[in-house]
Amino acid sequence: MGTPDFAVGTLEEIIKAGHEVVLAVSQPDKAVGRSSALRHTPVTECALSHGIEVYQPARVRDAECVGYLRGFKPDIIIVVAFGQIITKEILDLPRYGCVNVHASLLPKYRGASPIQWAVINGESVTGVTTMRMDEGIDTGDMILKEEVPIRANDTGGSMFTRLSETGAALCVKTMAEIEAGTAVYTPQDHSQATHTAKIRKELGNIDWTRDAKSIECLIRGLSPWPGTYTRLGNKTLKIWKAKVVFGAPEASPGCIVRVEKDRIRVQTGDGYLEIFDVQLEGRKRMSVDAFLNGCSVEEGACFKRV
RNA sequence: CGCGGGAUGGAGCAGUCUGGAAGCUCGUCGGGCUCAUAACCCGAAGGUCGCAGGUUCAAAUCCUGCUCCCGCAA
Repeated sequence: MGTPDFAVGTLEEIIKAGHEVVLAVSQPDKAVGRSSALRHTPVTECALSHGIEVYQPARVRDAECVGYLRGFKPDIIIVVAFGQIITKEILDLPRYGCVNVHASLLPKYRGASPIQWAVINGESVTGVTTMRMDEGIDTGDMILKEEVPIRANDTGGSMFTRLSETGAALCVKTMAEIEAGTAVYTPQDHSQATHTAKIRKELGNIDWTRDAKSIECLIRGLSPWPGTYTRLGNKTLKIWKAKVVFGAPEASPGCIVRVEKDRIRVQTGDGYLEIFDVQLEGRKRMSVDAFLNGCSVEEGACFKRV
């Protein structure tokens, strides 16, 4: 069971490992994009291309859906970023239970969007954990865990890619251990648990009174989706890449203190942010170098919170 | 038919309303200045103005259709 891109790698690895995938369960297709056209979820797309039957119930916990799943007599159910609550009935259905691949080092970052939050919070390491699901949200006993470092230039997108690969491999390994009967189930230390909320677009609205490091992490964490933004004049400007520069404050937060050939330096609540990549509304993403060729930005102008 | 912006030398943009010589900031190449430079000065190359029709003496500009890109909303 899975829905977004993050789950696709795992599905493919499971297939490659030779397991018989009797059914793929994904969220219903949703209207997406400017044309509002219905589009298959990434997992649905992948499953169909491998000739695997796909099931896309609106509420998998409904009795009728559970009955349908039972008909497949699964040995195990692998859940990766599925997006629906799995009830006890389903958890108890497979012989080996339901195993979840979660993109964090549990018990930290339980819940939605753990990848982005780890970057936003400036963590230096995150990872993937496989666990046997129970009725709580990401509270089940852990089976395998693998750390993945977050480097200075990592973004939500780059972490997404690496964690997806790590998760896929870890899932296959976990399945092998379960099958061999060597899997060790380690309870989580619930007192250390932290939870994260789903990312909302408004989170990308930059608050210049915050410190430069926090803003820089936010920019990386929300790249490439949904991106951070601010207001320049009467237009929205997305900010895609920036670097922290220390120094005594010389203007109020949000003010542009220096414009150079390829960078714009902005005052924050603590320190400066040098911006390198931006995107004006209706335009493509571009380097500040290119941006300044067509749009003159004056020192002293200020970015404003939307 | 969700709302809106856009496509103009290699990059980013102006010009379109009000039709009448292809422009700006950069980059590239050549030369000069300089201890030196991403600085400065001089010069040059480089464009079917997204595509296809139409109107006109004349279209980047007006009309029609199409393709692609992006912001917002979902």
